[in-house]
Amino acid sequence: MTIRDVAREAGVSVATVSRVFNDSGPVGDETRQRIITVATRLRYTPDSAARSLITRRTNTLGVLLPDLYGEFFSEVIRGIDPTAQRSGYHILVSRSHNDRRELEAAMRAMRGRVDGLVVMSPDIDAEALVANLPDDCPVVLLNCVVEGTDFDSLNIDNFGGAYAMVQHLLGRGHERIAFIAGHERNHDAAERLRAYRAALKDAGAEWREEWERSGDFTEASGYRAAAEIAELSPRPTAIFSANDSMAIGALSALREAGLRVPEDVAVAGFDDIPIARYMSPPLTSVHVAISELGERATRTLLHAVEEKNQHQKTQATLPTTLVIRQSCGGDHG
Amino acid sequence: MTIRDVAREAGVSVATVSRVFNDSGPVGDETRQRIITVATRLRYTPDSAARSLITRRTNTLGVLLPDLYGEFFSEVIRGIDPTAQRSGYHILVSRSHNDRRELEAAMRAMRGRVDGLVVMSPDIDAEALVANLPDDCPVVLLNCVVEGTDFDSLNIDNFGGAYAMVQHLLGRGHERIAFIAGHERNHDAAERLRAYRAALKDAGAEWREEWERSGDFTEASGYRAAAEIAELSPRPTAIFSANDSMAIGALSALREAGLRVPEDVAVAGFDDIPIARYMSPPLTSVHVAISELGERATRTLLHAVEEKNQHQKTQATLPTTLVIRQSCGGDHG
DNA sequence: GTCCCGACTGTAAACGTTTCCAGTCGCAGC
DNA sequence: GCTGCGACTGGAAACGTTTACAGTCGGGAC
Repeated sequence: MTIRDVAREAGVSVATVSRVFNDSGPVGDETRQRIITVATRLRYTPDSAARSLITRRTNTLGVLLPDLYGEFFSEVIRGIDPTAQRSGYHILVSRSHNDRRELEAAMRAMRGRVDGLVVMSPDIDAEALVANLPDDCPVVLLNCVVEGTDFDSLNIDNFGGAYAMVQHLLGRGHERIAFIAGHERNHDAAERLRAYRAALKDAGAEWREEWERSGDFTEASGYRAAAEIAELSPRPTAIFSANDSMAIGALSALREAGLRVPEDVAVAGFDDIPIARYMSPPLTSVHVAISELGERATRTLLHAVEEKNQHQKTQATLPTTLVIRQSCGGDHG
Repeated sequence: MTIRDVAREAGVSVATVSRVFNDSGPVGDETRQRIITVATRLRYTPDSAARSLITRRTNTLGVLLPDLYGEFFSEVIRGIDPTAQRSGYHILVSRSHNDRRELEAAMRAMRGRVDGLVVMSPDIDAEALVANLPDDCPVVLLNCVVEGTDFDSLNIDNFGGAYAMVQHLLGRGHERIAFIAGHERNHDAAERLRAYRAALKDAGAEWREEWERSGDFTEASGYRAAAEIAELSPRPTAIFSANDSMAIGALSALREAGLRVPEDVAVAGFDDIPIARYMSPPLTSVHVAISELGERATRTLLHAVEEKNQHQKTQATLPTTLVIRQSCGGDHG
């Protein structure tokens, strides 16, 4: 079923059929009706490859994500997909790029298949990668280290959120606060660590190297780190984890070590994933509107596509809020 | 940068350049070298639209998923994406189709953009939907009600898993086992409920309508259901939830009701999402290899594409296993 | 020397659209 | 009645590939 079949069957030219399907140019009412009837009868669908070939548009957005854990991935997509769909765009997803080479290959592969790209790459210097792209390809950088104003970018307020959380813990009287960090290569993780140190220093609170443990954002690594922290003496009275997954692992480790949360040790996480409030005890966390992150990135990208990338680039930071629950003494304690 | 530019620059015909890029037909060694050099210098990438137009292949797989909760979505994609990538395929993801109309629209939109489709639709009669598709379009049905052998399909052993779990609980001496169900329209949920009833009946155990509560697979609904169950008298001594998210909600509700798990009430879930083992107490569950589900579906689909859908269709069921942890008395008690 | 074959290369026709340009037609204004 | 204009329609070029077909050329078999 090509446009030609429809045209022949309806007794018109292909141009007219095309005009009907694209609402471009005038078409007589009864001609339009006839074409629509014929087209539905024949189950005609325009061939998107042919269409892209000539219009130079694919109506597809590329989404490049790292190998995210748990609900984060899910939530980002939940923000992106409906937004894209509403504007008639599809999304081409590519996941799990651990090193630079993989990410570059993925970008190359997407080239020409998409009208724009959302790239999330907290581990890798995305700006340099993007430089390899044809400069008429719109890109939105998500959670990337980005300098200058050449690209649209969207970040979480990692520093502000973590700083506020440490302040909160200090305010509750905790004097020995441990920290479970993420990979040092990861930008988000690094910022949260930086804020932890800064908050302690600014408050004149004690800092010890042994209170900083490194994980990799998985529950398992949080479990290990907390198990180690529980052995320290004097034992820290609070553990702040760079993300919720590790905090959840930490809760599990503390319970097994026979320590009560929050009485013996307070715990706080970062991200406020949906499941956090259902932990035992409910997890205090730094709330991030993850799906909103995806949604805003998509909006920005759609705008860039619309403007053929000739628009004013923007750099935005998504605010975070503290969500105090029982794992750090919380509202009930 | 079109193939013509490369051809001109290298002093050959477009056919030869095409042959080099597709490894089709013989090309002289030094000619090949020259073409590759020129192409990289010019940063030439074949236009995928033009290529699809003539080859009738897109090298893209469509993935249609319902609005999945929590980690399930993430895990399915984790199985699909790398498998597709390894075979040189991209994936076009579309999410959140709650009713039949939306799903149909999504399918139509993907038509012509993909070489095959993975459709997961436990709520909707997918087989009927698929009938609307051109019959040369390969489809793999995931977790769908499917009769006959006209389609490739892959299912979880919902009945077997749930049956085994109820048996296990009975074996531990529980005589009043409550069940938190999912939507009755959802095929997975319905099967698990059916198994719960069958297992009780086969064992000659007591069944009461008030022990069956319905949820919607979210933590919040599990929370509500468990809160109600906790009020019953006599109180059930075990709660089996149709998925882990609801079980986690249930744990939270029981804790708030002042009940101990597993001493007062045992809890079991279904899916064994990665986070289950980190609950307090660690959650007993029916393990499902979610990412393997995605991976196998993809393999099947790739095979179908290879065979132009002229292959023998297969219907497979993925086995489940019991994972006994402390929330139901578990290995430690 | 002729013939044939295989290796290599080029020409040009498709693929299914969109869109520029030109054409037809009816009608209002003069 | 002629002109001009607007609404509608059609013809055909273009988009960037792949691929069937045909052509060239060198060398081995006879």
